[in-house]
Amino acid sequence: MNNSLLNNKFVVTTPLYYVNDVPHIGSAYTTMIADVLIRFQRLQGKSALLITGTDEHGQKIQRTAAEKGVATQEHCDRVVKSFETLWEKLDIQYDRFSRTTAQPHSAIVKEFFQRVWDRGDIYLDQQQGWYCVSCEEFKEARELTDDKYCLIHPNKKAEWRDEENYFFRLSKYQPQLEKIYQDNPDFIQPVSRRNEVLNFVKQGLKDFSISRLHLDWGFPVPTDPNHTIYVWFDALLGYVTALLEPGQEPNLENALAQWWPINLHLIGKDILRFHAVYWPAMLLAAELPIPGKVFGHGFLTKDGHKMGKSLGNTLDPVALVDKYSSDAVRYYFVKAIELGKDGDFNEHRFIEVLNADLAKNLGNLLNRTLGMLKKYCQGNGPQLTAADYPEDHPLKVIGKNLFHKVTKAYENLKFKQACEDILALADASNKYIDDGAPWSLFKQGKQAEIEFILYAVLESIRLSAYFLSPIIPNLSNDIYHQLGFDLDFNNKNQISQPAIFAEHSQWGQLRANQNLNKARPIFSQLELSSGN
RNA sequence: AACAGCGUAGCAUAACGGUUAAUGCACCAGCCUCAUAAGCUGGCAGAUAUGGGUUCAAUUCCCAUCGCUGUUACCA
Repeated sequence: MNNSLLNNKFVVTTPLYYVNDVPHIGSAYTTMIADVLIRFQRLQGKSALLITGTDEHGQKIQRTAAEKGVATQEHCDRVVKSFETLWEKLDIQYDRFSRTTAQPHSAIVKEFFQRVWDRGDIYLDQQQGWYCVSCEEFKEARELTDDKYCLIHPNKKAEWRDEENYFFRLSKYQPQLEKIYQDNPDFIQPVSRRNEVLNFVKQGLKDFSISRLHLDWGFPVPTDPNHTIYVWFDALLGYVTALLEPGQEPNLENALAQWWPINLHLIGKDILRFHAVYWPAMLLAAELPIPGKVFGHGFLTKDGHKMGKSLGNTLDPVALVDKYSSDAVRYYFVKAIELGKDGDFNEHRFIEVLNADLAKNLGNLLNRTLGMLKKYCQGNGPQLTAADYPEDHPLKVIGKNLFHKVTKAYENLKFKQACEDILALADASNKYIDDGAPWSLFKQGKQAEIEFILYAVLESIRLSAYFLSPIIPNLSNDIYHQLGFDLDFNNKNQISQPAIFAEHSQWGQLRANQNLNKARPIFSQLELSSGN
């Protein structure tokens, strides 16, 4: 494998969301994070691929559709539409939307199943246990009352079932998995999640069932059409199907040729085990390389409380974006929450964070500087370049160090850190203006000194906007536009050119006599609406 | 219940066992005026959950208590 090619590609996945209901804030959170990361990869000129999508099979989906009185596929299509709408509102630039009901997927699932089957890692066995018809699940003894009533459905007695299921030989892969965890300490992140998995695996892995009888919304088991493939041998393979080029013959060879292995599976902590244990084992069984990393982020709370439909305190992502804009929502979730830990959404804090960083610090900085340029320099960009500034110039120093800091932060998924590093430049710029006091210099007729200050500040704003563009692409566009650039951070092809990164990621790119545009506040301060 | 992790100023975070526990936001005061009353300077505030122990020295290590969170397999 060509090494430079390997280093130059980056594939991230979000989970393939279950289409039981419209997207919730948790799905939006994961997807925003994934988009920020992929945008940064793209900015660096890497071949970057963001995969998202939906998992659409299973009895629950079938039942939900029936309750709504629509055909199952129709229900899926509607929910998918709501996902697509939200991703558009949030400026998510996904490259592939993988649906498990899409045509090519069945061929991939079938081939993968066959491959594992041929290696003898799938076998037929009896699944025995107490089954709650209402839950449609086998229950452990502790999930039932002493006389075998379901705890969730106290008036339903569980039935004893003894049915055939196909099983995947997960137990066989325990030693190999443990070696993988040992050899790749970063495979599961953050560390707390890794420990969870290690602990779990150490207790001994049991084979898990991968088929169901009496389920028709799904793919039949290739070797036994009475059975339907259940969840993991279907949904997880959606990541593979996503790698096919549109119109390409759907087979594993084609799917895996260009992008495999996936660099990062970004997931919520609820599905950690399936990605960190089941999935690598399945890939080992199929003799395929495993993904580079699985990152399980935390959950969101609202005002310190767990969110839930039954609790009636959910946070509707659509309403939130409509109220505050995509950039605001993206910024809050990226900057105000430590990825990997549980985070809280609180509207008061939301407004404080956005006002402090985007309106007062960065936004106002741009506005005041352009204002001075207009007043003191007739709006003409200073005839200066980076070479006119000594190496120890306060803003130049920070600007030059920023590249290294920010790149490292983004690559380690320390988005909060990245924001803080970038904002530090805006902070320093505000100080720098006050130290220089251009308004005094103007009265003294020191034109050159004014221009010297303003160029350095404008250039620092530009650099900040560039590095923030994966997070707040629209505001970055706005800033760039006011600074006289026509770069569009939402234009994938344009911003992914390595030459642009080489230039724009460095301090000192503002050109002499840049064609500056009219100053206009980029982000108005938000107010907490009454009634909250 | 068992096992694991966490508990630092109003909020969010930081501190290889070692100076008066750091930073941002919020708040208060002063200064400035180019600007979205924004900016700058200064200030406020913590017995680092509680109680013990180890150590010359503990936010950091050990034990207990309280509180919160996670895991305990087929949950999307």
